[in-house]
Amino acid sequence: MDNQLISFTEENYLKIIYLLTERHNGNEVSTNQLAEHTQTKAASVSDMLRKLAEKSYINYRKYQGVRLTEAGEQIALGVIRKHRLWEVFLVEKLGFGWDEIHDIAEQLEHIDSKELTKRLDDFLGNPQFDPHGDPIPDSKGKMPSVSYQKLSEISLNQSVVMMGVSVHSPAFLQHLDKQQITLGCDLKVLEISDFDKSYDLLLNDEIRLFVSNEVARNLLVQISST
Amino acid sequence: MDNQLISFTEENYLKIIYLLTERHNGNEVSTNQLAEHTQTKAASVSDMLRKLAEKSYINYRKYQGVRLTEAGEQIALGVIRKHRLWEVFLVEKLGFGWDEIHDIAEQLEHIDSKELTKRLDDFLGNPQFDPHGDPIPDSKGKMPSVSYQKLSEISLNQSVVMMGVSVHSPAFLQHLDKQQITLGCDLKVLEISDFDKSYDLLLNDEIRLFVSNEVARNLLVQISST
DNA sequence: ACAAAATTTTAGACTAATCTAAAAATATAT
DNA sequence: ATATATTTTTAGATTAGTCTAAAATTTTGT
Ligand SMILES: [Mn+2]
Ligand SMILES: [Mn+2]
Ligand SMILES: [Mn+2]
Ligand SMILES: [Mn+2]
Repeated sequence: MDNQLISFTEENYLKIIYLLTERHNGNEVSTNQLAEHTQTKAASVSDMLRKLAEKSYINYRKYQGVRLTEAGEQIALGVIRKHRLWEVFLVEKLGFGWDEIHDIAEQLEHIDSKELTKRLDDFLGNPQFDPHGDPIPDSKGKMPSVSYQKLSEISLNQSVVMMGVSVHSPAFLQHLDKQQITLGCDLKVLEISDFDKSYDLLLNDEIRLFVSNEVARNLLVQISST
Repeated sequence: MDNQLISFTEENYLKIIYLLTERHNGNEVSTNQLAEHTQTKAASVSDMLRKLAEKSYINYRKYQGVRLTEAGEQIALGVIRKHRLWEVFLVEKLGFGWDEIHDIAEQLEHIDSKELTKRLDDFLGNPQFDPHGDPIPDSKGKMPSVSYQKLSEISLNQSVVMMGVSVHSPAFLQHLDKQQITLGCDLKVLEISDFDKSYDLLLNDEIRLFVSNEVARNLLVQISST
């Protein structure tokens, strides 16, 4: 609609390169990592990287991994913006659970209409974060910077607010639902078990809760400002 | 998401076959007509028809045109249902004009999630008609039957309600906007010019309006029940 | 009824995205 | 340091959807 030049598939590659680069703190993304996340084989990734490099969306030196160019990053951020806005829509307007929305957003993120994205953003009240706590890039392609810590890095008896998750699998999110751990809830680490490094938590200053170390490492929190 | 078996492109062919069959009152659709509406060439259409016939979505005798099978019709109706629901969303929730939504809905109609369609339908209040007055098939794949007449077939001084349009081009819709002819408005034919067969109308029992014969032939109306 | 015109199908080719298998480059481990 | 393992790229095919040009079929007009 707004541009014909970039395919669905190319958008997906650029988005995944962005997210993996972010996860690796700015380091190059490898062919095998991309193959895993695109559900294809390394050979297919190599082909696509050659093509994306030709179009100047990535910087690519054979065998050395890839990094997005400014142009590529802008496309990636546009896709991520749409993905996260649609996730907000699905949860806030249609009443989906945060564990049900990702695959639908994977499709909606490719709908091509600047005007639609703008109106959707306004309709949702210009949200800054998606239902998983991930920041939503603005219409200029700027990603809000956030600095969260893992719950597993927080000292004992420190009150924190739950701000996000670093794993988005339905299984993990449903697990949190069952324990009543939601975005914005209050958490305090009371004790870490010597036996299995599991966590004894206080939820919202009321409820005792036990979670595995695995859970604690995938909860993103912020020191309470109050 | 809900099924992997049918491609974006196949969905479009089935949808267009349905709409053209409807427009031709149930007669077979020809290869050239499909080529025109799919923006491809007759040769490409022939290939696709062979494929769709193989999958039993259409009945196809070479050189004799095509008709949907029950299976094909159900897929077409599902796509049309999504198209029209999204159009309602775009107008009612996002404030788009009825002339701006078709191309966006062309993309959204392929989003594959039964649950999304169901929730969207509920969110919109289970609408029966889209912003152009076209009926929305129900979740069982049943198209509501409507019987409208062209304004050009209505006798003089008969009060009618504007129910739909038989052309959906932005230019036509914007033309109607300028004349303040909207879905649900009241119309009465006061006179038809001998010179150019243009129409002298009374809009909402108040406003005198002159429209071309072309406009009158593309307005769908119903005799007022009051 | 039959020639000419129009429509439709087939043949053969192209592009995007993918695959497997083999070759090349890099990383690792003694 | 050098052999081995791992990763990445290349070579060669495949599939979906499209195209142009040519052949086949149907429709039209006299
Ligand atoms: Mn997601
Ligand atoms: Mn998310
Ligand atoms: Mn439409
Ligand atoms: Mn419509």
